[in-house]
Amino acid sequence: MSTRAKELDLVFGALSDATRRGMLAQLAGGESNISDLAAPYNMSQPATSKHLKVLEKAGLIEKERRGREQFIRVKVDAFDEAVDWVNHYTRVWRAQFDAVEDYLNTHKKKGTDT
Amino acid sequence: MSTRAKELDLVFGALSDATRRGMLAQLAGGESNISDLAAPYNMSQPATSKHLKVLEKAGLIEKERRGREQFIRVKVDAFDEAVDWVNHYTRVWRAQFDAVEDYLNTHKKKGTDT
DNA sequence: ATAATATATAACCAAATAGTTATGTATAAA
DNA sequence: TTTATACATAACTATTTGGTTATATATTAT
Repeated sequence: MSTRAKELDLVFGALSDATRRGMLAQLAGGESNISDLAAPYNMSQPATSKHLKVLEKAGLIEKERRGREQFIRVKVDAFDEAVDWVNHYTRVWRAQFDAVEDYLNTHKKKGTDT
Repeated sequence: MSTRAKELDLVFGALSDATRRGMLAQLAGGESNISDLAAPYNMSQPATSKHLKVLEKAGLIEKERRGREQFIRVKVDAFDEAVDWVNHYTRVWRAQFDAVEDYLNTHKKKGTDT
């Protein structure tokens, strides 16, 4: 499998969990340390670590240690490939759909559509 | 977990596998029966069925039986929520990032940036 | 009627995922 | 210097995932 495909696997996989999407959403307010990020979720501290590791492996976040804390930031550019993939194909699928519709409209026999 | 969250789980999860993305990509050429869809992949017929079931459960495709064949079409609208989620947050993260950069530029002390 | 085709389903297996508890380590606070 | 905080890591467990083979069912072709 291509490198690109593996990257997309990781990014979409990371986004397929509500807890991880929630953490990314929290980071809309800027960087956060791990404890604050974990606070809304009713799970153990190691579970949080694992989720962050999934996000990090997908390239979606980066950590920066400051003293005993780790600060987490979103790496926005890492979403580009996934966004491009979806945008590209939604455009193509819609175009295909429209073309089929046009064809059917052009070729429909009079009287068959009552 | 909310219905919306579960839907996003399923959509992103469905997209996290290269075989399934490949099948969706093939459908850019319009509907296809299952055998043709499966042809490029070196996997058993039941494995194909399972992948299609994942896509169907996520609402991304629909099947239509015609004789002994099943024709598969993409349901483009099912991508909307996922696209909206990513577009929304990438905008917000970028805005946040830019705001922080502006702040740092405004407040940097003269002579500290050499 | 018989055989071939297109697909679905069941039963099984290995690996990955998402969680846990227990423990270790570095930094900061008292 | 002892204690508390903020994490990471290891070891374990249950569930899900992605694959398999074997078998069943409906439709089409011979």
